[in-house]
Amino acid sequence: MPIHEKILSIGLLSTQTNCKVETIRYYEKIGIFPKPPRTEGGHRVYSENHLKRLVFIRRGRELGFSLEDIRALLKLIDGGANTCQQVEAITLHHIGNIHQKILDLKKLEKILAKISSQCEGGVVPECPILDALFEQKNKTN
Amino acid sequence: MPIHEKILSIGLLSTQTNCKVETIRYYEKIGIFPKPPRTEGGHRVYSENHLKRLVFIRRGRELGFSLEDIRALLKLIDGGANTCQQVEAITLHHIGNIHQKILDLKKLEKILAKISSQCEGGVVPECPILDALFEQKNKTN
DNA sequence: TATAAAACCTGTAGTAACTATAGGTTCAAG
DNA sequence: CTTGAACCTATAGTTACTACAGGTTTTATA
Repeated sequence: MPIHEKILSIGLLSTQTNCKVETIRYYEKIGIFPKPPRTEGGHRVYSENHLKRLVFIRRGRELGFSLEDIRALLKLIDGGANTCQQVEAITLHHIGNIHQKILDLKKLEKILAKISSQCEGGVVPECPILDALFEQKNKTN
Repeated sequence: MPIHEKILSIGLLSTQTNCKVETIRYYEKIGIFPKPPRTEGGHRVYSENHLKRLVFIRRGRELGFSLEDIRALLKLIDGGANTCQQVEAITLHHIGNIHQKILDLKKLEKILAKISSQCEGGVVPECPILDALFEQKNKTN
């Protein structure tokens, strides 16, 4: 058992995760983030594990997942009470989703790189790039 | 000039983009989506171009960009009144951002694939995978 | 060790990005 | 030419935060 467990106040947790103090308390309130122990005076005390969890949640949000998606992913990662079939269903669903996101981000990256390079030549780009890219796909939701 | 321009009602636009009718009207109201012409009776009439724009907006949102981000990207793509330096700044900012998102999504994809494969063996995974992944990075915002 | 500023507490209200509902008008299939 | 689906505006509700008010605990320092 680790004697030198890193201990964090809510403020430190906030700065280390780039997540506002109020947001941390909000996540606790809606039950996506575990209630930590408190000091005598009632201040929240966090551990390394809380930190990792919060980083995961935040990153998930930045990647366009809803809090409910993230709740499900955390449950999977924690090895919650799901059956294997449920686990398979959820992971497969999200993997498809994620793969499409990666493809789209790569496209967008390319568009931006192109715009940027056109610009270097001193030309303000007036491209119909939008036309070719991001065409609809058969909805895979 | 195209004589057979595809014409869309708001309902068709909605089904083809997987974007609620109310959301389309909301986008119009906040000025991220252009006001279309109307019929005699006041119904909105959309073209192919509207459709592409909306697909772009929606996909951007799914990828975790804010409407303000998307507004800026659209302005770039349209070749708005930006100077080249502004264009460079915006594109570079977003390219860094996007690249990190791609990396994170790949990690997440890997985690999920691993969980899924463990599960096939009938074992409910009880992994501390969270530990190794999604560790903080120096904030590059 | 006293004290004052910084950080924390709860609770409520405001914002962004939708989403749903109410009450009425237009359109298009039969 | 009617009738029901699709559209219209306007407003209120939801999700995921974010800010503020008014008070308590911690901590840095005199």
